[in-house]
Amino acid sequence: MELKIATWNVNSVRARLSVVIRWLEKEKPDVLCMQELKATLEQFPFEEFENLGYHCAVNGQVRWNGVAVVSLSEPAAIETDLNGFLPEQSRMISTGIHGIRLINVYVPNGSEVDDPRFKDKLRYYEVLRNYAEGFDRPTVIVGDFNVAPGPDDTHSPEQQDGTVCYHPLERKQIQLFEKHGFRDVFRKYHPQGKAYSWWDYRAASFRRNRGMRLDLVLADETAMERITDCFIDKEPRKWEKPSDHTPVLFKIEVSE
DNA sequence: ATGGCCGGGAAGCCCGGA
Repeated sequence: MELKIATWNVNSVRARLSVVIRWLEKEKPDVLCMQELKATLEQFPFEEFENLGYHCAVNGQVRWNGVAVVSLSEPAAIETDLNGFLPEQSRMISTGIHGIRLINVYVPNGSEVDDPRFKDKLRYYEVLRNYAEGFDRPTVIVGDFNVAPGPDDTHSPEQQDGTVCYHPLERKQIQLFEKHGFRDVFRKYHPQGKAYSWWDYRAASFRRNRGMRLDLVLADETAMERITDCFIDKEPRKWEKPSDHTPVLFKIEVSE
């Protein structure tokens, strides 16, 4: 059977609830990985997801961060500890789904290049790589990586070069994932051309299509062999009260 | 005509996002 799995930074699951539910009813993915819940476990709207048949695995936090995996089949072996790194920030949830290890992350934004949080961001990629290599294959990492991997993944690469989310040290980290066998799945299916998953709320960025591709699917070789497609769904970015991100989806063949 | 936003929690602004 084939699973359809999505990743989406929803920018508050409570503010976005009607948009997310509408999208689930339209797209009917088997799994949705969400980032930036901006909600605690207690605040998470379980009922609305369960009404559509989804199980919810939630790593919540007050005000900021927060990630969740909602899935039609019950997830196994849920983990929220990223090898002890940044324990006070809820940025990772990892589950077993139909024999796949699915890791859902919200990588720190980094604030500014000269901010101490930028160092945490760079370190985050390394710790995540070590964590992801600790599982039996196949393994897929999805989420908001907060970096555009290459010049086709952002609207103005020349002007943005060296700034947060398009800094050479950040891009190098994505190249290191590739060196460790985790490929950028979207670019396998769309090797050429500008493609974005995020558009700033300001400056009419969406209408002018000035965006960045920050939301990635990285798959190891075993997972890549089973993946059949990967694409960005721009539709919900056009709806009322949208998130500034839009969903990225992929399809993967699993035995049962 | 080229850009002026959004969410949460505490408070009537500030922080964070990217």
